[in-house]
Amino acid sequence: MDINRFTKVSDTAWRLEPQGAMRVPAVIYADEALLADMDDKVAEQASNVAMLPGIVQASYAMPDAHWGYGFPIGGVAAFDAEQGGVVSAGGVGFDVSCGVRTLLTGLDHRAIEAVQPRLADALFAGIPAGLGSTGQIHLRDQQMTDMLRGGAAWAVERSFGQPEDLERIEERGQMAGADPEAVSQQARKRQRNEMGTLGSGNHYLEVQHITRVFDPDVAAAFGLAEGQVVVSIHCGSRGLGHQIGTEFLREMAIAAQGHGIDLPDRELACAPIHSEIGQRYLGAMRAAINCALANRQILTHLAREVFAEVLPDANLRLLYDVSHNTCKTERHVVDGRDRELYVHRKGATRAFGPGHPDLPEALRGVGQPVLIGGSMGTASYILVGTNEGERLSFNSACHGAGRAMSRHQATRQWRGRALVDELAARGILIRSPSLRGVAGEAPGAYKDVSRVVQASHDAGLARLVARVEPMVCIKG
DNA sequence: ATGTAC
Repeated sequence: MDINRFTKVSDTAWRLEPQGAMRVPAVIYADEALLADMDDKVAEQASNVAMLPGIVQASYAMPDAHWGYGFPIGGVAAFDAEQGGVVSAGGVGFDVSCGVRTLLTGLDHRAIEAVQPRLADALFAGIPAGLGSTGQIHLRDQQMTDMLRGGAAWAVERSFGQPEDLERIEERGQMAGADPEAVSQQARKRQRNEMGTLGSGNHYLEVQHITRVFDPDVAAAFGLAEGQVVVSIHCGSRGLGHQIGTEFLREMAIAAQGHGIDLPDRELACAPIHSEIGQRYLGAMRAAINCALANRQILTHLAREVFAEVLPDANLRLLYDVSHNTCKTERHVVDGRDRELYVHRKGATRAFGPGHPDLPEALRGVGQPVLIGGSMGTASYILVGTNEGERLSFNSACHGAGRAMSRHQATRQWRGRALVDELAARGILIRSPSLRGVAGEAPGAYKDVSRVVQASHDAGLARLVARVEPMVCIKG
C-alpha cells in the first residue's frame, strides 16, 4: 500500500479524507511498516464502508486488517439508526461471534511439562475439533430455541460450567434481543450436533504459559503472573452462524435496491436498521452470538473435565470471554453527544476502558481484558481496554495476527507434518485431525502478532498487559 | 469461517 495516500495523524494512525461518495473519513491504525505491507484492498474496502448510509465518525481498520467479504476483516463501523443507519451481515462476518476466552488454571508451567504429552492427548480426545466435527450433545428443536435465547447461561443451567463463569462473559453470557424464530431450519439443522466443538481453520484450544508481563498492576488485577498457565479457547458459532451469514447476505443484496441504497460494492449488502429485514437479521445474529457463547461455555466444561483427570490440582477460572465478530448496540459519545449506535466489529475486539458500566465489578476499575489470539505456535497477548479507545475506534482493538496469505497459498508452501515436528522440537505439542489444516495455519502465513499488538498499544486502542506462549494446541 | 457450489 502506498502510504502517501494518507494523512498521517500519528505514528500509528492514518486517515483517508472523504472523497467521492464517502460520508466520513477512513482511518487505519497501524505502524508504517504494517501499513506499507497492507493490501490496497483494505483502504478500498474501508473507504467503501465509509459510503454506507448513517455511518458515524469514521470507518476504521485495525492493525491486523486484511481483505474480507465486503468489509475488511479488522474493520469497525458504527451506524446511527436515527440517521438512516444500516446493519450489514458482511460487516459482522460469517463466523458470527467468533471470539476468545481465557481461563486461569492456578498452575505453574512446570506442572504442565511433567504431563505435557498426556495432557495433549487427553485434550485431543475430549475436545471435538475439525471441519464438520460433532459432539456428544444433540439438540432437539425446542432445546435449540432455548440455547439460542439463553447462550452461556443456558449451558450453565445444563451443568456445563459454573454460575460465576457468567460474570466474566460479555453480556453476562446471554445476549439480549435474540430472536430464535429468525434462525432458519437449515441453520438449526447444521448446528444440531455441533455444540461443544471447535471447528476448523484458526480455531483452537491452547494451554499457554505467561512469558512476559508488561503491566504488573493490571496483570495482578487479572490474576496473571509470569510462569503461570492459562487455557485459551478460540472459536465461534460453527455452522449456525455461517448459515445465517449466507442467508442474510443473499437476502440483503436483494433488499438493498428496494431500500434505495446505492452500494459501491455488492458485497456490502446491508439493510436499514429500521427495516423488517434489518431487525430480523439483528435477532438472528444475536441468537448466533448466544450459540457461540454456549459453545465456548461447553468447551470450557470439557476442558475442565480433562484437567480434572490429568491435573487434578488445576482450578480453571474464567478471566474473560470476548467476541470479535459482532454488531452490538452501544452508547458512545460522538461530537459531544451520547448516542446509541450499532457498532459492527468484524475481526475487531471490543475493548472497554476502566469504569465502563457493562464490565463486571471485579474488572470495572481496571478495564476489560482484550484477548488477542496469535497464529499457531506463536505468542498470544492479553491487553486491557482504554478510555481514549472510545473516540479512537468506538472501543475496538485488533483481534489477532491477521492473515498475510491465503489458506490455499499456505497449504502449497508448507507441510503439516513438518510444522508439527518443528513445533514439537520447540516444546509445543500440536494435535489436529487435519495435517492439511495445520499447513493452512502455518505461522508464516500470518503477520507478526507482536507488531500488531504493539501498534494497537501505541495507537491507544488497548494497552499491553501480558504475553503468553503455547505449550499444547488442539487445532481444528 | 463453512456440510469448500443450486
